[in-house]
Amino acid sequence: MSSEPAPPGFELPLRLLLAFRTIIDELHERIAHEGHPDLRPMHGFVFQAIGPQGTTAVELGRRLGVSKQAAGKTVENLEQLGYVERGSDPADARRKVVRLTDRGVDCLVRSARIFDELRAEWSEALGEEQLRRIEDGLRRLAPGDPFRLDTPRWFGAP
Amino acid sequence: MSSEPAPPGFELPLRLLLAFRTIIDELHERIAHEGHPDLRPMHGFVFQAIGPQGTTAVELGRRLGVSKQAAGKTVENLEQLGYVERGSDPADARRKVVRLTDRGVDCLVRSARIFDELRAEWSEALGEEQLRRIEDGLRRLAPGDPFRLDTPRWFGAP
DNA sequence: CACGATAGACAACCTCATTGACCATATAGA
DNA sequence: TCTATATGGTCAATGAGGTTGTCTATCGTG
Repeated sequence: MSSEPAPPGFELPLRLLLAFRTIIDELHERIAHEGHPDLRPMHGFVFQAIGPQGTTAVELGRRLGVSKQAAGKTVENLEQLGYVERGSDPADARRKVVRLTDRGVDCLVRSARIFDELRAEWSEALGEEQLRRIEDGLRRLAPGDPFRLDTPRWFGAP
Repeated sequence: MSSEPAPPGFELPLRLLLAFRTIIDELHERIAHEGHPDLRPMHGFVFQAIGPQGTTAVELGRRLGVSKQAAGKTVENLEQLGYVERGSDPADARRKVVRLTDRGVDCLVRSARIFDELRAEWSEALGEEQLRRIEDGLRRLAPGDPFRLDTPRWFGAP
């Protein structure tokens, strides 16, 4: 039993969101200084969802939890920015495989490294044990595949 | 020192977001069953930002981190849904004070209670001590006023 | 070979934010 | 007191990003 009164329940979700944003904003800022200034927060997740092997717009939409059209538009944007390229699949003429370009891979590698650096900084600030407790707790309370990217829709949907 | 290898750095932000969504979705579902089915996730935060005393559109926009026009539109929507009402300020003819209606207050009270219930459930699942450690950690790592609601903009902005 | 399922593209629309311009009012300074 | 500036609110235009609906091309199976 703790002697202090429990904080109001609404603080926890706000802190969760704020912590998420803090990490993402920091990532965004650092990667902008490493040659990717036109990258947007969600793009990193899209790169992770595309993966090194490439995928298709439909499959990408499924992974991200959005429609295939929305995924297609995102791919189009990333193609214009030079992060992905589209090729045809010789085994299936319908599929157009989306692959990361060298620039896209560079970005993926850098973002993975920066995420690790950020985690290391948090570990230093909190202690590794404490940070693991947080991660374990979140894993228990919010299990499942965290790779759904439909947050914008979820946030604004009717 | 932990013997297990540290998880990849990108897991933590994803878990933070997923946990946030888990709480908000659950709140949304419960409050829909208590007579507020047309409420949207962000509205609860808007009510918190309006507060029992009322505020203005400009001030609301500042608190939420969005433009005054966006805040005004949100107020307009909530007014149509019957959650807020706009009155004039006798001391300043420019201001139009936004206040929660009875229905809005009901919603605010219920959402506060449900947030507390959800926190209690998490406390039971994790142990109060553990939950407090998470809250303390998040407070230290993501300090400041958590009441910025510009996530949609942040998520999609150029 | 025909039929259903799948991949992709195009169009129309919605929601929610933005910026810019404009008017009304309050406040401070000459 | 009168004027200049700041502030609150509204309207209009725009843009990003998502959705549904429809259409065509291709694959796989009975």
